[in-house]
Amino acid sequence: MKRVRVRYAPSPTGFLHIGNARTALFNYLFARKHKGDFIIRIEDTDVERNVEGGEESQLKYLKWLGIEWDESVDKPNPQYAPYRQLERLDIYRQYAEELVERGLAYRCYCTEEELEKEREALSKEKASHWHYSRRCLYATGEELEELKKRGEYTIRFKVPENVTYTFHDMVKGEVTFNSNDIGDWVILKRNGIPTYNFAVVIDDHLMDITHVLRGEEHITNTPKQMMIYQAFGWEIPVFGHMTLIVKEDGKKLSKRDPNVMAFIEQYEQMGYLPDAMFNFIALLGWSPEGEEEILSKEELIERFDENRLSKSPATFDPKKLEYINNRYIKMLSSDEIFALCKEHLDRAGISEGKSEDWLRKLVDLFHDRMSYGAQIVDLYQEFFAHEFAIEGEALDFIKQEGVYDTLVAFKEAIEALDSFDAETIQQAIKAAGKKTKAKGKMLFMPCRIATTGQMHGPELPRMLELLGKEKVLNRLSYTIHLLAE
RNA sequence: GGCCUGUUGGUGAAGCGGUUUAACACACCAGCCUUUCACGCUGGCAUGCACGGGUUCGAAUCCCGUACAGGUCACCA
Repeated sequence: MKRVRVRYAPSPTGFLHIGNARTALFNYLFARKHKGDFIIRIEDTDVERNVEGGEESQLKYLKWLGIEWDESVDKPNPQYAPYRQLERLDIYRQYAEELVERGLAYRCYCTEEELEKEREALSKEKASHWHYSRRCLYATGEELEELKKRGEYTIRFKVPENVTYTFHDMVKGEVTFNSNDIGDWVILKRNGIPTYNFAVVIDDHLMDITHVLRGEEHITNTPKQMMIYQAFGWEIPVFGHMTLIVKEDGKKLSKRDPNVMAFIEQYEQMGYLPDAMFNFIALLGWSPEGEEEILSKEELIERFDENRLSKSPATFDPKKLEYINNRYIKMLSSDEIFALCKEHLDRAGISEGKSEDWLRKLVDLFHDRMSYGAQIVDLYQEFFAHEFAIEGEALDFIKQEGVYDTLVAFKEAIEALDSFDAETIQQAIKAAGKKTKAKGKMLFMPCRIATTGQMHGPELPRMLELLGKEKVLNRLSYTIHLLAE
């Protein structure tokens, strides 16, 4: 058996988003599962759209997610380097020229405007195929000489006629295409840089890639790539096309949708945990056998099985991500959750004038109910910065018989306190209950509403400690006043 | 328009011809627990697997057609 070698091939035209990460992650799982190599190759052939820092960002967030690679620009294996396509231009040119010499490809002098016009005309007459006319292939004599004078050209692959391309896809099963549905396509651009479909084949072959796991949007590229493998007589790797990731409306998850956070960086900044993200992304288009779906990286590698990759689209469900992240947050220690929340508290200006002890208690108070780090800010706003008012259902509740007496007793008990902490507050509530014979919900709920204005919230004594004695007393006075009217 | 693919509950998703009375999870509802709120625990929640045919003793599972949804047809990757 050949050693398994897979790759993730990002183009540095953007930052790492959910879709990229999913591709990288499954290739990683596949490689680890089969004790093979995971390679990252930079496909930077779109020089116009490459963005500054794109490559760094991709690698940085892959690392953040816990996806480690065996070979890449920073870890070259001399047998396969370099790993940036722009550093391999001579290689592609050589192979492209070879195809031209062998009559399997030809130079095309058409301009982009001409091609655009051709395509427009074809779509207008509702032609079944929108293929290139092969003008430059058929041109002879004088016409060819004229064309050649233009100087600049691309190299097109001459697609064979009526050839059936069948491959066994790891996800989709047997997939078949006919070459008649494919027009002669450009393998080398005017600027001398290869196109994706050409470069990818050359590199995958030269780098001994055995399995190609990628997104389904690439499935129609596969026959084009098979043509190249066959033209050179190379062994074709095993393909696997993972389902698209769609939003809840069924549309493909796009990088630009303002309603969805598509980039990994955004999740890091919101205080999501890398392990949780890893777990969540692994569930996009794949499901483990058995019932448990909260799985560590090690468990996922152990259980990964390419046969369980789903054929139907994976829905990106932010709610599920929150749930999974919450599960991971609950496993955090007090120090870890504090570290995660601290920067958000700082950035929101909440830390100002508060002791670290107070902040730690705040974070502990909400630890279990947080779905992501930045949420501590919302929770703080909701329960501490919110303007105090009692209305609606809460107001109805405290209008009940006996509540007034309970609150008066509670206020007295609080006033009598020497120290004001969760422990003593708990005792004050108890004392109020003893005095007025209120208990359970009829004891705690009035105290909660009178001090926070809300019927739901975190554990009351700890919450009141953080609120402070002065504020608690003020609010109690206010509420008692309100009821006396 | 051609080619390719998918369609299971409120949501995500298992299921690969007969231990399926359709897992599991989220959401929701009810109960238990904690003198409150949450957490946690227990239970409830699809008479049906887009629709119509067919194959079969038997189909969510195989085949065909229809509908709907999506992907793709660049000198982008």
